[in-house]
Amino acid sequence: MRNGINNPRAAPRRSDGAETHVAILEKAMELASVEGLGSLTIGRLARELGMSKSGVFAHFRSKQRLQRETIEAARRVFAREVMRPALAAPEGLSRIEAFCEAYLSYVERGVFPGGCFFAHMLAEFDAREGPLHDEVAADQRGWAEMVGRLIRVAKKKGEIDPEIDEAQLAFELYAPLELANYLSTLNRDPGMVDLGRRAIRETIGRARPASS
Amino acid sequence: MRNGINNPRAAPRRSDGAETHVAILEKAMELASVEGLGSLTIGRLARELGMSKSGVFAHFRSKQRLQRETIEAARRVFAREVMRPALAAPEGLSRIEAFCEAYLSYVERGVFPGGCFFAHMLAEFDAREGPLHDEVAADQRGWAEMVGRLIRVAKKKGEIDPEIDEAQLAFELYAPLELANYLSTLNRDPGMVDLGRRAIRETIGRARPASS
DNA sequence: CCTACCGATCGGTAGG
DNA sequence: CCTACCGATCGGTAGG
Repeated sequence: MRNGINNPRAAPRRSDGAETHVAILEKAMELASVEGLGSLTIGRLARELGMSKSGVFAHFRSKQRLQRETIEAARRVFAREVMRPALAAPEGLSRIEAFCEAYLSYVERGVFPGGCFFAHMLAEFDAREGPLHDEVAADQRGWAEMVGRLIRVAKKKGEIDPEIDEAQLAFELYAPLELANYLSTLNRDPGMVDLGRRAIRETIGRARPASS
Repeated sequence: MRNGINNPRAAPRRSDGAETHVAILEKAMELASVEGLGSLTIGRLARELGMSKSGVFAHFRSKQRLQRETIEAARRVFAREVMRPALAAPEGLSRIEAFCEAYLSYVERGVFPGGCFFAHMLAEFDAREGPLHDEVAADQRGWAEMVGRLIRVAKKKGEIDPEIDEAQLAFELYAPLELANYLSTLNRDPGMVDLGRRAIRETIGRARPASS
């Protein structure tokens, strides 16, 4: 069963540590998007990665840290897959449209196998107490504020009716994004995303100033 | 520690079984609305109810059955707290308004401590495989069909523009209900429900025939 | 990155 | 409804 006393480093594909760390977090994001952060166990990750439990454990030294790093890794995926394409659009209404479309596309493409990672976290931790609830709430507030800023910029450019309530419009854009994620995942039907797409188009259309 | 050999039934408040069964399901719904069905463990229920693990277990004989009965109990609560007041309204647009308001009120009143029980289930099981996913998907389809019927009735009564796409309108009513639930729970702020209330009011207003 | 543990808890069973 | 168990798995530690 051993690799021989003269060849102690010939164990099958010994990684350099950093690669393994990334591979663990990839698998952790996948599992958590489907089953939630609460179902993420070190033993399960080890089994699915063909490692020993304490091999996985050594990378994080606590379950809390594994959970925090998994959330951080998912934020980087969200930044790359949703925020980056949105920020490539010109400021104003176009950027709002681009943000919504980038989110719907990220759901549709199945970037995470269980749908939007953060939509799952929202429902999993909305009613709990503790640091994970607080992280989810902070992310949520951050996005709401970002959308609020996009709306104010679009107003300044005269692309959104100045009478419109920013918080209300942000809510009315967010709601179809969220529901499109849940229903397309539940029904294994990316086509449900089109219901969200149409709702967004109409809401944005109504937000335009009457004169334009 | 015993109650004495001559008084074997004097154990503290021995219930008749049915009462205990109901009490277990009440606690199970509370826990599941906050932490999910997956976090419902027999040991935890026993601890919180001051019973032995196998005392709880004996009522269900498997975890699966405990989960199924918990969902069924929650359906009865939903029927009583949301469907019944909705069905008390006259058919047509009024009933659609009543249904949406009954849902928002059920969230606002905190009927379940973790917000809408079924919204939590939706996110918990949308991406999984198995009987619980299928139950959630069936409930979801059932409500979508019910709202579809309400919309068709309202069209027949001339209270909704006949041009309106039923599935699209159902989606646009459902989305703010769902998001109002998550955000009011996340932010511990029942006031967020008013964002949903206003979105519903405006969506219903737009659905009216142009002539009315 | 591994083996070999630890105490706690899981779902479930036996027997009353 | 209880005590007393079972094997499996949990998060985590010791030591290499």
